[in-house]
Amino acid sequence: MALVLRLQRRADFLRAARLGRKWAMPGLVVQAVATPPARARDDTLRLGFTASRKVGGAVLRNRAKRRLREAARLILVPRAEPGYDYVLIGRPQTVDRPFTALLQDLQTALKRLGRYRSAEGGQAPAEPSENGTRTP
RNA sequence: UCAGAGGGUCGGAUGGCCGCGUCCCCGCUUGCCGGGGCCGAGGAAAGUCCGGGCUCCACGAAAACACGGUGCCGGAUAACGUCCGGCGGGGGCGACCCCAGGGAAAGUGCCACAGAAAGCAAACCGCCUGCCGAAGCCCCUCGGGGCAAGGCAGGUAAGGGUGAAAGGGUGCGGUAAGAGCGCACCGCGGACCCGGCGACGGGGACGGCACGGUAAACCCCACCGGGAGCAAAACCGAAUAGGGAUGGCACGCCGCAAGGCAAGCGGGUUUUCGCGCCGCCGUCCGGGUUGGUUGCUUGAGGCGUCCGGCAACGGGCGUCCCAGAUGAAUGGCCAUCCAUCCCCCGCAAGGGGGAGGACAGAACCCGGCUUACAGACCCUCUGACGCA
Repeated sequence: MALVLRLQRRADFLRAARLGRKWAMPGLVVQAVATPPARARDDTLRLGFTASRKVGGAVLRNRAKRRLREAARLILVPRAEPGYDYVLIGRPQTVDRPFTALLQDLQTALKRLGRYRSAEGGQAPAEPSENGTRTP
């Protein structure tokens, strides 16, 4: 599995917004851009989350980011192509949308961006199961 | 039981799987590593409205002035605009609730509309007295007399009318009509006496009554107050450009100088021309951005208990360590249960099914205030009705 770093600098977010490809789904928006060469490694992907005031107050914004983090843990981390920066953007529906639908949104968006790898290298498919847990 | 008043507590619970953050321990393949353990949002974490701590800036001390704030009394407190106990006024049958509650004989201003008049006494319609009284009416002993519209002078403030407010109220006496003019009761002022630390309360000689309201109008009085805020502030400090100091090397030709020429360097390479730079290499210093570290959580601290106090609160003893993130941890999913709501069956007891968690997320830390909030529970008290 790829090593995951968290995007922590404003500059990285702005770069992803400016240079990256974007795909929107009802539950979220995904931006993807190749990691800058200076920091890029084959086995590493970088990940960031954001939710603007449009989503709601502090409670709703934080909740949206937490749900996005959990969705990314289940879908994006095992399946997304390394060497890229991914930014997941919260939308108003991120908070209310059923979690399984949110997972589906993320998977679809990654496919549309061409950064979704089907199961390879002996890794188990990370289809969301009914109880929301991953089979080891 | 119903209706109501005051105060307090909580604000989903338990379990399973997977995850996140600080700290601690262990391991190695020392890394943005793996494993384990403890702890991990609120009563308002919110608004940022007051009061402090802390930090920096300014500043010799103190006072005055200006500006701002506070404003019944006493107490609590680090402090407060907060809290507690009282006082006064208003509301409620009551438990209780509400009050921007200092000064209006220090001065100035204002009092809309209406009204004659809004602050100093005045008088519009009236009422009363005296004098005059042409026209008119009545009487007559024919001389005149009376009534009276009206006019002049004066006395009044009872009645009418306006207003939020009109110079005490009601009644009796009194009077030409009236009037504290006199009297009774009520109200008001009030020397002084008593009680209270005090706000204030009780009594009250005497005074026929004078002194309207407004200080969320200026103002006066008393007390309090430097400014900015953790993005405060301190430290470390890469790369690049630029600044200063210094060491080594280089420093040609013309010209007194200004300057010119040549050489060197710059853009993939070479030549020519044009343009730009005026040395090249090294060391050190200061400033300083991205970033990092500290500040950063042990504190006017929580809990228990005893003592003092009506209480706010204070004191003693014991015990506990209780979030520290920084693109920002405290989450995702599932099951059961507890509230709550809806639907169906049933006369009912009850049964079945479904929906589904209020307001809201720490960001330096405390004390308050204010605002938001589904619902649940507890205590004390009041008024009805009923029972004993």
